[in-house]
Amino acid sequence: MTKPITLKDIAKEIGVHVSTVSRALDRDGQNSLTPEVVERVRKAAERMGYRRNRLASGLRTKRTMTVGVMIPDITNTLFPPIVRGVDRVLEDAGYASIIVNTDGIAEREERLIDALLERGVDGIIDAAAYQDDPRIKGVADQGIPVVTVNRQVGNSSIPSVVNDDAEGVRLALNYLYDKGHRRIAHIAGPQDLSTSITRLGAFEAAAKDLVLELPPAATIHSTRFDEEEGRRCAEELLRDSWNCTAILCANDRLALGAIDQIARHGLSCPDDISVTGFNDVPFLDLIPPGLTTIRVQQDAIGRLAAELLLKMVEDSTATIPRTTILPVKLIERGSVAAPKAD
Amino acid sequence: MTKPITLKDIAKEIGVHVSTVSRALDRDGQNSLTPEVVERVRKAAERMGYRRNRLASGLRTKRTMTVGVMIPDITNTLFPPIVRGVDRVLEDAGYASIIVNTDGIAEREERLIDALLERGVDGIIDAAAYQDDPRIKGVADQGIPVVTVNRQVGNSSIPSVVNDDAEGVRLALNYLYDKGHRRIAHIAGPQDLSTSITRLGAFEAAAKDLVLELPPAATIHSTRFDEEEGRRCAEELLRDSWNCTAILCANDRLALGAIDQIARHGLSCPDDISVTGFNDVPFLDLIPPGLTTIRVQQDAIGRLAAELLLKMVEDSTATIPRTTILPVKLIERGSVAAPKAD
DNA sequence: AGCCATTCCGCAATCGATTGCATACAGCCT
DNA sequence: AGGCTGTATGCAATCGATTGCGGAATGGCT
Repeated sequence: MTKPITLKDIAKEIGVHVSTVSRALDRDGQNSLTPEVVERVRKAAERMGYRRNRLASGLRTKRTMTVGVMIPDITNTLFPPIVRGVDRVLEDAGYASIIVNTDGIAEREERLIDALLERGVDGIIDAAAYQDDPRIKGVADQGIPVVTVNRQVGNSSIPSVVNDDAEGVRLALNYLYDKGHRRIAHIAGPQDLSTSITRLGAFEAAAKDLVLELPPAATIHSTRFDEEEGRRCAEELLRDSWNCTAILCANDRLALGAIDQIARHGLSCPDDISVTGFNDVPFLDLIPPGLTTIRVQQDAIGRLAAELLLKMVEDSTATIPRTTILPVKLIERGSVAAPKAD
Repeated sequence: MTKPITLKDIAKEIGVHVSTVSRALDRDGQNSLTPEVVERVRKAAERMGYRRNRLASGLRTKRTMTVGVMIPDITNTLFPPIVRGVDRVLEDAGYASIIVNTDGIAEREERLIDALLERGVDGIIDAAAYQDDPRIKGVADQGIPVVTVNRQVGNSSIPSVVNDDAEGVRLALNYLYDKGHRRIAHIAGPQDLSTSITRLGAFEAAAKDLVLELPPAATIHSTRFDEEEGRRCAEELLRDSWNCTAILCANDRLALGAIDQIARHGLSCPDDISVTGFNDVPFLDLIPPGLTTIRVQQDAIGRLAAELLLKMVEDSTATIPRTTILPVKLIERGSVAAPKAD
């Protein structure tokens, strides 16, 4: 276990004071030093294999060049691209990221926030925020830069970078309408998440605009964004006498579950019932019948969120947009067809 | 920006020395203190919202309770489950993880290793190691605990946790053989990765055991583990006069690409050509014709690697198994059928 | 009552880097 | 030549937590 080289070692080696070495290795400090000295220090540092101890420098400067990234679950294919987008920006700026999985459990979220703060992260990117999230709000209130991505925290001034959920739902609904559907159901997401709330609201608003009949049975609430819930909710719809001809799902996994359940009933998507999703996660193009869905820019929201956070970290007086909304796009595949004639 | 509470604040508050506070908050230090004092400190810390500054404690103790996790690319569905497995173990033990994406680029790998070491990680879990990887070997040589997962570094003593790649290939090949195939090709992975090397070696050995004819054209080398390369390699096989009846692919993505290319030739998998994959990544069951593949325990190798690393971190004299190999399993789906009669 | 052993806690150094302030030296001007 | 400005570098405190060492106090024992 070779001991790491410190500033003191370099100082001793070339006969200057550690403060001189520190300044020589610092972008800003250089102008107060002779170029010749800077060069000598650099060379020595390089030769000796110096590596800055960020614990020590962070302790002194209150900056760790590390940010926390909170996501619900990295194994959910929606999130890796976001994380990757975040990472790209952070890494280029010299930051590293500590990634934590909350599993959408408040208690875990709390513990993990603590773990991040103990490690002195310079800011937090939160892709796991609840609509009502006193925990992350508390962090922001302490003056620590926070940006939510994909989701928003209601009733707070935490900046967020999100997809145009409302527009996405409108696009999907209008698309179904144009195909001839009039009895369109919605499998809504968990209503403690801003995305679900926005999508449900947009669904109702857009339906109203189209003067669609919208009985209570038209909207089913899922408790989780997963296939199992998709199946359960689809089952409810299939049993209902309203006989919807299309299901607009709040996300792709619900849609996948719904399609599966439709098949289990001996029915076909899209021949009997059309289905749309939301997000356009990977592999959807390969899974029959090909889910028609709303493509969101996962990578881009990640990148933008990271850029925003860095701006906040590096200039606490910077003007930060409260909300950044990225455009979405309808991706036509095979899961939507015209409704059968009655 | 409220200033964080420090030991000194607590000490002042209840009229003891900071060292006493430190000991009261430390598991081991407690036995040298009066329970009454410990209790008072605890209460005060709780009440004042104390949060340990791990930069400071890490600086002093050389332990950051943080480990680095290196992966090629988090958006590759093979890795999130591994990361998650790692995370679960680490988190339970009070560790956090800094995750970096190397993209399989040596220069990036080097930079990222530096970023990890600067932050004083207590150890590194490397899922992005090359068969020949002087960079991570250098880290291990410095005495920093390193465990590779999924892959191994050749010719080094770095402990690794891997799947039984050889057995997996054997299973797949025997399965194809049992179905009646005799002209079985192999799309091998990049030969700078231990997994690819092992799988290719196992393929040749198993073929020999079965006394299979194995012309040079039977093995195609891909340069990356992706669909595009799968297509390219399949194309080569399809053009060859050897007319293989089955393709054993070194991983699922290559297999997916191969199946696609087969279809582009107007042929069918499995009717004309059978295909097998390796890993069993998510969604494979939903993609027609259903890839027959080898299921590996991604989550388990992650967990075991993390447990191993922790053991190394917490007891440098512990005996660590050099290699841990986890069993694999053949998953039968639709991509394999008996060969057509000639 | 006196002495020793223990227990409990305070003191101060330490980890490595940063930075405001002090100092020394050079060069320039008159 | 003297003084002044300015620049290049050194000094030392600091960030917050940990820990070896020493000292004080307590209790027990004879």
